Amino acid sequence: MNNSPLSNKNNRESVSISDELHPYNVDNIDGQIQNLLTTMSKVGFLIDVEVINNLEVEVEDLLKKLSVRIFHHIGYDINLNSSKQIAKLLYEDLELPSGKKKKTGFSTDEVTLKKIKKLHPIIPLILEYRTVYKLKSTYLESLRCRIEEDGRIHSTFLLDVASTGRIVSRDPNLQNIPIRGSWGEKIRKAFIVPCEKILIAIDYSQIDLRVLTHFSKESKLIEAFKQNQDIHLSTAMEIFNKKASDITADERRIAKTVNFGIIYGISPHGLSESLEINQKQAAYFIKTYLDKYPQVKQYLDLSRQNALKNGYTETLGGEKRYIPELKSKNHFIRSSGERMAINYPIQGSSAEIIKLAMLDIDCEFVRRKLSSSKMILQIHDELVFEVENEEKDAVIKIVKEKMENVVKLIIPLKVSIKEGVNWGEMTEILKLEMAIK
DNA sequence: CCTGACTCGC
DNA sequence: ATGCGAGTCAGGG
Repeated sequence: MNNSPLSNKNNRESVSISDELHPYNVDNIDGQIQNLLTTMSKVGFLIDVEVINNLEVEVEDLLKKLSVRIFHHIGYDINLNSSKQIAKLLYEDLELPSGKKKKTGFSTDEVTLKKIKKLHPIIPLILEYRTVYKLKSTYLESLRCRIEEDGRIHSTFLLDVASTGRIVSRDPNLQNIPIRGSWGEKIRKAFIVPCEKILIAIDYSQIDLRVLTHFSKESKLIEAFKQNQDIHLSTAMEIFNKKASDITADERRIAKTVNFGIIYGISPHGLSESLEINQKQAAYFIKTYLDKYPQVKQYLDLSRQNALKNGYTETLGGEKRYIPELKSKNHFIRSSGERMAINYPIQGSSAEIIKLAMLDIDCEFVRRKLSSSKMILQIHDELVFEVENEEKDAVIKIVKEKMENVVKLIIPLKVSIKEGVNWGEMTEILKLEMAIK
């Protein structure tokens, strides 16, 4: 019986160390995972090119209509892909109120334009044009050109690119395929599996907040996760001092943003921007949060202090990131360093956990000879598999077990599981019709 | 060829 | 002036 949270007896050679600070062994994770990433790249993701082609026609048509309507409104043509020309149109020719200034002129980004959306009918049209053009250029044309002779897209997965230890996908990037809105579903329907196979996607539920809970030992968060509560709702109940049934959708949304903000080391200004509220209110939300979760406050303070003292922060597995910015005399650079000091242990530990789970799963697939099922994609807190129908139950059981038990935190890790015949129509598997362990 | 602006993901 | 990434385009060199 191996007491170590990382009880891999197969081909992980490293010795498990288990102490308070480094509760699991992470010796050379990246070296061990390299082969797996190369295999994932070679396997690739099967694409239904017809779905892409049909969408391209639809999108082409829509872009044409949108540009005609915009040009008809203003009486002349411009390049709608040029933010410089959009700025001239909106802020000079139409004399609309301009927001924040960038290096090269006034901003025309989505947040800015949404604020003046009602002042002129072309603004929603411009926003829609941008969305659809992005889809066409990045996710239709470009992706179609990258389909290889086997009908698949083969992304490259890299370590040693992200400073937090995350895996990076590029050429093409399959970690940022749209998921929200109707376009997200439409594009993801093009990502398919061969007949007799099924797509399985498993993602960690709230892994960053669970890691924060582990580090901070915050009793309220421990309780919430042990009881498997809706964590944003639970935060909303604390911040607004209300019972669950009285929390509105808007209050939950605010709590969700605060939760993310804590992990990113957000300031009242940053929170006010993203919630579109004033800074005083934003500061109040942050203060209330930290009052209600005092161990989180203590952890964050200690995180910054130790980072300054040592010059680095570290993950659960002891991976260090040096942060020289903390000693900068420039306030902006120093604040940025403080945010890195907060964020790195959380994001970096999450990255380690899923990389360890990937290794465990890979080992178990080999051991169980599940040779027709393949891990094809990792998206930070999610793994995607192309699975033989007959192997489905076994795969789900293994992946869930490995992901949830790869390390022992002071609270459980939890995954949610989805299946589908394509990536756009995935349904959650709630009932696990599986044999007893 | 590079940088800035923008938008996509976690 | 909230963390970590990638890709596309315009515009300038």
